[in-house]
Amino acid sequence: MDQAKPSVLVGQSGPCEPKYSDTAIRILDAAEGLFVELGMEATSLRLITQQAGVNLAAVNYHFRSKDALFEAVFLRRFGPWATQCLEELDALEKRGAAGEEPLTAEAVVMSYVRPALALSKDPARGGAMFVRLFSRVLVENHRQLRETMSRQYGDLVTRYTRALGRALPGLSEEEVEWRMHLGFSVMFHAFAGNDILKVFGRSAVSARDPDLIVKHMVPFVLAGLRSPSADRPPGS
Amino acid sequence: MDQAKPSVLVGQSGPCEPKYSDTAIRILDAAEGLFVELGMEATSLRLITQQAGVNLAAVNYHFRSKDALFEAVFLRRFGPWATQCLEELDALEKRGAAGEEPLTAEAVVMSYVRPALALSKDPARGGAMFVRLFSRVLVENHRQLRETMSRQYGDLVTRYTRALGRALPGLSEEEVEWRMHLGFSVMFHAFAGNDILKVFGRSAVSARDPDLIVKHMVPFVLAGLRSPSADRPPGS
DNA sequence: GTCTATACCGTGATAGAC
DNA sequence: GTCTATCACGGTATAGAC
Repeated sequence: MDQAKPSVLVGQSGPCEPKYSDTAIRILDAAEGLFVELGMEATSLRLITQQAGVNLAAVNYHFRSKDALFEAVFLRRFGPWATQCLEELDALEKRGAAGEEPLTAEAVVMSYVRPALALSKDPARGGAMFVRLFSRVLVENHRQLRETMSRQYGDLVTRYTRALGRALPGLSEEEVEWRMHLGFSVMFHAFAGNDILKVFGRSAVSARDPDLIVKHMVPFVLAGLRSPSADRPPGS
Repeated sequence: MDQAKPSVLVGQSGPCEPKYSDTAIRILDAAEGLFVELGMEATSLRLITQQAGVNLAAVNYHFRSKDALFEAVFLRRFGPWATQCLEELDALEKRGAAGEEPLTAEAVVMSYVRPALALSKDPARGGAMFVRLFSRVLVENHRQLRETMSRQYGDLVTRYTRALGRALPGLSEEEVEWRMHLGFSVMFHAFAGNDILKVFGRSAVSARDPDLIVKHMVPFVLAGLRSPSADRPPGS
């Protein structure tokens, strides 16, 4: 059968690692750095292709559009992270079911922090690029990407909600979701270095050292997750 | 004296409320909604001016550039918020110094949450626009805006750091800054509705109701702020 | 199948007429 | 103060070379 285009190569079921040609990889690498540095909108395709040493039209051939390129750049890093998270979560639940180790909130949090930390420290896999890209995705409205995420990785959220619910008994499902939302937010923006104090030019915090981030962020998040239920005030 | 241009009207000392002409206000109103809805880069000046019923070149006359327009849109909402925060903080410190009411972390947090909440519920002053704009400013790189923020509102951060440090004795200044950074981040992204679960299409959380946000977010943040120091593990 | 050159239209910005 | 004309640059689409 004649496939008209290589297109975006999003597999139809579950995470898959698309095979990219050499030029496509050169485009991805160049785009990644520029997207993170300048932002998605501020980086032109002409700059990307120039830095990658390929022709302008190659972007629209290998990827469909600039938006689709952004999606590909993001998913190339997101896929491995999600896979590692699921592996850690599998191991965690197995140990929990076997009674070897109770399912704690700390273990759940570390099961997604550890892969992010590993990624942040590995320049070969984009380093901190991934979390910074993710923090942009959170704020910007990438409709196409969100559809893909929902289709391919929706179960990741479902599984984390269930795991966190077990680790934090006595909370309604709504409260568990709220805390996951807050905890995830903190992690990604912390890793991404989106520091409010920096906006005011007063950041003494060296928010770029991943280990330092974990040291301060994880206890903060854990305390928030474990706080007493807001639905049932202590005096009830 | 002949002033060549109205320019951006950023006062040279402290927050000031620039007086805008009617057309400038029409531009600001139209731009605000579109920036929040579509993002800064995705909204064209032609769309803004069309919706505002003014000529295209009016933007570059009343404001200097599209970037400067964004800055004006943002500061129009940020100014009142910062003013209210400082007033609340003044009152707080006065009551603390008089011994009427101890300076607690909760009081400090509420002194900036309350003005944000009030803004979020007041459509006449932009409603939730301000926090959503702010969350974009945190992630995007608006160099010009950051200079203005540092110059005009740098002391706001300094004062909050000091107040929070007093409310949380036993923490190093570095830890206080980290927690402020984390706590502020949570608040703005929570108010802005930047929900990670939404990216996965699984958000059962109605993250748009300001009161609901406060109900879940404030206890979460407070627990994080009050958590024991990460510098001194419990066994030391 | 892969890559290239080129043309198209919308964008932000500016100069100059009124 | 306002408007028109014009500019360089952006993403995109396509025809055609290899």
